[in-house]
Amino acid sequence: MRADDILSIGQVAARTGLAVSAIRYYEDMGLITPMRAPGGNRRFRRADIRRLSFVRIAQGFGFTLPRIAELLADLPEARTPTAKDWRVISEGFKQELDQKIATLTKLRDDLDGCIGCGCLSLERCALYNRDDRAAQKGDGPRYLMGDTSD
Amino acid sequence: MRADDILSIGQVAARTGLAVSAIRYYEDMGLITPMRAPGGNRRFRRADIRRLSFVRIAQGFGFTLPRIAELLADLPEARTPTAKDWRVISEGFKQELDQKIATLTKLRDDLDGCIGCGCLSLERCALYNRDDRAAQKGDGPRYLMGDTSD
DNA sequence: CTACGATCTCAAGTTAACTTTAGATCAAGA
DNA sequence: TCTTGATCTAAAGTTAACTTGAGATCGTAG
Repeated sequence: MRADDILSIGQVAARTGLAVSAIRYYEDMGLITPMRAPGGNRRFRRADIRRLSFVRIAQGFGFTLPRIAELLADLPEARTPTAKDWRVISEGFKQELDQKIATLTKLRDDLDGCIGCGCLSLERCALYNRDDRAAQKGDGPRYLMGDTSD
Repeated sequence: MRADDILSIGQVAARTGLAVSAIRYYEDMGLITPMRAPGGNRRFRRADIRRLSFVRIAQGFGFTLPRIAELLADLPEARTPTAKDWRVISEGFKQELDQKIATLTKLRDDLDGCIGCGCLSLERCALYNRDDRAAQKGDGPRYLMGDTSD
């Protein structure tokens, strides 16, 4: 696979694990803009495959296609962004990621804590059920999912 | 708000930020099983609110409702699980979370790297576009999204 | 040149996750 | 009791993200 590879939609599908129909749909949604062969068939550059990979990952974390399109659209293409542009533009996305990582890590750690505390049940656990007085007879960690107060 | 609070669906909606219709839908999907007042109105315990919070978070990370139902159903209720049961049951979920955290953290860090490298464009960046020889004239970090090879 | 699988477009169908609507009942204050 | 807002059920509608289907064209091995 060389740097100047240009791929057909079927090859891109095989490589990314996406369905051919999904790739065409993403084009309709403006996520990618593949080139066209003289006959009309789509031709994909590496950049397109990168974008598609990005789409898959972002999607797996609950980002919508319009939101992903925004993220991808804010990047290069029209005018060349300055370093400052880049920083400003990506800051929002980075913050969203940081936020999600924080929430998820918290959830994961809480789960670890619950497994470790030996209480045997999420429902009965002081950790899961902070304010249940019966459960608070035991001790151990006391937190879950930040404090959105439920 | 005391530990024995029992809430109406509207109060739960206000507290969780979910729509009333969504809460009813979640009940239909088996995610929660609120009690009923003599007249038929739903009555929610703290445990229900906890479950709903869990649903929101898991959903934000792309888990489907059936999958979330599995996670919630595997927990207490029928028979009392042993510590070992608990560990085995939650192991799968924990691994999914770890996996997601790893992927997302990588993505975030890659983005950091790209912002920091001064190349000004994701498309042109050696980081984003690893195998593009033109871009590799510059130096800096070289990676993105693990190596799923696109 | 001829197959024949890969693609193309456009339109309609599908699925998950809800929301909306309609008409009836509940619940709590005046 | 009366009234008024909150809930109830059941069914139909909505939206996002695709998939499927129909019929035509592309493109490459023979």
